[in-house]
Amino acid sequence: MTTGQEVARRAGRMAAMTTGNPSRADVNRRRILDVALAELLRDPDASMDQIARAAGVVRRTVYGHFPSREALVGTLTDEAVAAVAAAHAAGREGVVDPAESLARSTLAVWEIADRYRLLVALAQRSVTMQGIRERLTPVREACAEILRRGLEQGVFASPLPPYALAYVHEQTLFALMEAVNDDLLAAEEAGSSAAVTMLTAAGVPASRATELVAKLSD
Amino acid sequence: MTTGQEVARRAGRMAAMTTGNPSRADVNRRRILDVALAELLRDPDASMDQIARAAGVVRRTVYGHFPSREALVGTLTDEAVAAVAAAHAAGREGVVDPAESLARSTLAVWEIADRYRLLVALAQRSVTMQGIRERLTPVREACAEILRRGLEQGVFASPLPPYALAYVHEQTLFALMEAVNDDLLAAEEAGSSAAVTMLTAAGVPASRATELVAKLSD
DNA sequence: CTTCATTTGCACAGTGCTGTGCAATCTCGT
DNA sequence: ACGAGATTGCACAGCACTGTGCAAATGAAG
Repeated sequence: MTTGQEVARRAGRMAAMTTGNPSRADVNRRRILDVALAELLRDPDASMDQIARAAGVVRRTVYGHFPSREALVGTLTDEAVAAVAAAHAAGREGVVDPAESLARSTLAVWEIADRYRLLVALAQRSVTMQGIRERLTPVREACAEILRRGLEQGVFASPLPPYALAYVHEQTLFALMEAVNDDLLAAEEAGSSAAVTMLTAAGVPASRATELVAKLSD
Repeated sequence: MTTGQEVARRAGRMAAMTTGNPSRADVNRRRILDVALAELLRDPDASMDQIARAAGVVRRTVYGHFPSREALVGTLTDEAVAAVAAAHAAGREGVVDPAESLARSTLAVWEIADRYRLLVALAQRSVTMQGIRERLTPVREACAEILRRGLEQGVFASPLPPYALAYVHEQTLFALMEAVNDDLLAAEEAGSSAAVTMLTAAGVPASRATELVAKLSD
């Protein structure tokens, strides 16, 4: 994106963005992002060429929209972090009971599981940005806070400190996404199962967990 | 390892191996493997050069012991799989109660957590051998079998099918290793906490889980 | 001190990726 | 059908890594 053409391209798109109609470049950019999500989910080390081809476009075109691979992945993770944070927050807003809070936010995050999965997958490779872990900390801390309250009130029972339990929460979610991916778990019931599992992992009796989640997915 | 020198080197080592005293090459080879474990734990994409330097040796020397990067990683994962399988099997041998089985094997695997962590870390990057997942399946299936029995007998309570629960088990273990690594969890108590968490995640009441594990770590 | 195994240093070819430049081409709206 | 915006095709430089060959240095053990 050093070419004069390409900066001009951006300016043009800017203009189109103020009006409601997305330019051709806009829809392509969107398509690239979407495909990149899928492709990076399959292989977190996917090259620009793989992504471009998967998007039905030439590598050079991708560089027309994103100055570098890092920028592309960056935009993607930004979007994902925003989505996850929003889902997580929406799930727990105005709820006092920690168990219900945990269940609701689990169900909410489950709706955008793919975004979350990308983040975890990228975060656990040391190379591709430990910055992801940083950007996810607000979410993790909110989660840890719920767990802390639950442990304090005795709603949750676990020998683990809240923050460690948050790690477990995160990885468990990830495990269940993989399970769905590998057809070990039906996608429809997966959300509820995930929520129940989160609760029991936190130390809520299985019966109470099942009951609570059943109530929430009325 | 195409050089004539190097095949000769191997023959020499073979000879030394039959006698009890390890040759210089043997101890270096061992050192390289150990350092590689640590290095790959830190960065699963660590290059041959990184590993060599960390082992206090030149890249060329590593190629003297392992014909390719894949061979090095292969030997490492072979060892790790063997260790994990052994620990897992030792933990559950002669035990009938699924809960105790699960707790014991968790405690046993925890002892060699680093090897296990390497395997999980390598397995979840699509590039570096999905073969690891394959080689781990015996262990996972043994684990799933315990879970299946527990669910059947009502010792465990979970909406998840056994195999999915095994995924959760695996990732939870991983999460706790990370927690220890990040100093969120004291290393001494980590094993017991892990065992308790495994049990509660499977749906065992927290009180019973704590009690059982306490009994085991007499 | 000699000998043999081992390690080193360097040079090299090969591969696959990133990012860039530029001219040609396509595809819209108007 | 015109022209701006977007995409393509190729060519290139650069980088990091893998594996290999060979001659020289090092080390240990006799």
